[in-house]
Amino acid sequence: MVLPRAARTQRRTRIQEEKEEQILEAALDVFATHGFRGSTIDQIADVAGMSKPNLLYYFRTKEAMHRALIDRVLDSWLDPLREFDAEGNPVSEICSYIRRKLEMARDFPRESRLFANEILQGAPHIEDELKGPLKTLVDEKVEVIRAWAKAGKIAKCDPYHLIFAIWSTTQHYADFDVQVRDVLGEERSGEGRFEDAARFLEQLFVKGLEIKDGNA
Amino acid sequence: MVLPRAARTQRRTRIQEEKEEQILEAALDVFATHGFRGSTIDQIADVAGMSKPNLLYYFRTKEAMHRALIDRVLDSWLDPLREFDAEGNPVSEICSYIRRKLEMARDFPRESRLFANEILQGAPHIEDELKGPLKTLVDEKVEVIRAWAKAGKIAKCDPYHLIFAIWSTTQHYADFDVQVRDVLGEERSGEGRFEDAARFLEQLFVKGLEIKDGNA
DNA sequence: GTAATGTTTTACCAACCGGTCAAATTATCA
DNA sequence: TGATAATTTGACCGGTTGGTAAAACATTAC
Repeated sequence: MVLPRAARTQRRTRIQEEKEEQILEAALDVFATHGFRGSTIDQIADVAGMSKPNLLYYFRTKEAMHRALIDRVLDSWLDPLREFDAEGNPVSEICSYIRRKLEMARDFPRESRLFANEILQGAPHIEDELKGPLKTLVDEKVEVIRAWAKAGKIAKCDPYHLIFAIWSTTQHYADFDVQVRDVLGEERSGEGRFEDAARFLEQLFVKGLEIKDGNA
Repeated sequence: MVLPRAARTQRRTRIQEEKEEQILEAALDVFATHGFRGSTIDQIADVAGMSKPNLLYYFRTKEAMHRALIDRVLDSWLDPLREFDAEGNPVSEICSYIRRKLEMARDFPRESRLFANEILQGAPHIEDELKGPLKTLVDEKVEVIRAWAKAGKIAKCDPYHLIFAIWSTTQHYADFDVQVRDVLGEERSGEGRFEDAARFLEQLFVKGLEIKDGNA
């Protein structure tokens, strides 16, 4: 039989899992740096260290590879937001969210760039995910923030734009890494920049969301 | 004579300026949505409403088109930061900077995405500009902010990361427009989102940079 | 061992890509 | 007007791209 994996009922062989892993790892590399259209199967095969037809044995099309990658990565990408806890202390919840997002920008920049590329180019492959799971999760957390503001625990603000602000400021360090490094110059471009960013962003958001003395 | 424009001493004909304009306009459209590698000359020619060889008569290569576009756009892109005035009131300077950047995100999203694509993919064509003019300008404004902080006019903070935060939060509304709209949902996705964003960001940055009572 | 299945490779294709060329067309100006 | 230069087009080229076919090779199950 010659059925590529997608058609099979069960994941049988060890070799299959290994190879698929290998391919997705390479695909992440390539898609993250060139976007979908700018990436070629040959390139991915090269990085993965296998021949193009071999790669196409595991994923029948370029789209299938991209899709598999998105599916695998999207879920873990939303984890930090899921951990955002309604019961916790608002200030420390927001701080940990910022910290977690910054850590992801530092430790998984390719994942960040994969999405950035996709969204920048109009999200042709993930619009369903944006309108579905992502929006649902955000709407839920928006209510949490809104409740905090109503209870006088943080300043009144538009929760959607608060979330956008946290996303953009943190992911910036992954997506615009080259620019950040170039602007900071060589001496300031060590890994310390993430510490500096964390310090700055925590100050910004904590003070920016503080309740002025009179209130509450 | 059959010299394409680049080789000529003076820009002669009216038609030449018109066509180059037309081409760059189309190129902005295409490069902004697909990045350099993901864009094809045919696509640009299509959008510009002319044949591929005709387009190549004005710009000899795809790179030349991209280069011309970058050169034209980069300068105006930095204008808001240039206006950042050391003599002005810090809070209102920062507010107007945010407002100007948001207006650009609203009115010139393609320009924003052009750079975003470029930087995201490692800035292969503009690294010189980043390390040169951009860094110089930023360094200059960093000194301004630092002086304000030293004079007790705003809270102490890392000026580089302040600038990054303003860039990322504002450009987010151009670069990640699809996501912003999808998350906000249809009813909140009118042009009002820029007003809301402006309100939120001004509050965030003004309060976030306020001097606590004791100081100064 | 051997037969069945799973994996990899070689050779290939049609469409597309960036770019050239020469001829045809149009604009400019004496 | 006609000559000259500027512009536009269609045909084409070599290389790349996403993807296929089939056979060679490896692995596993009996």
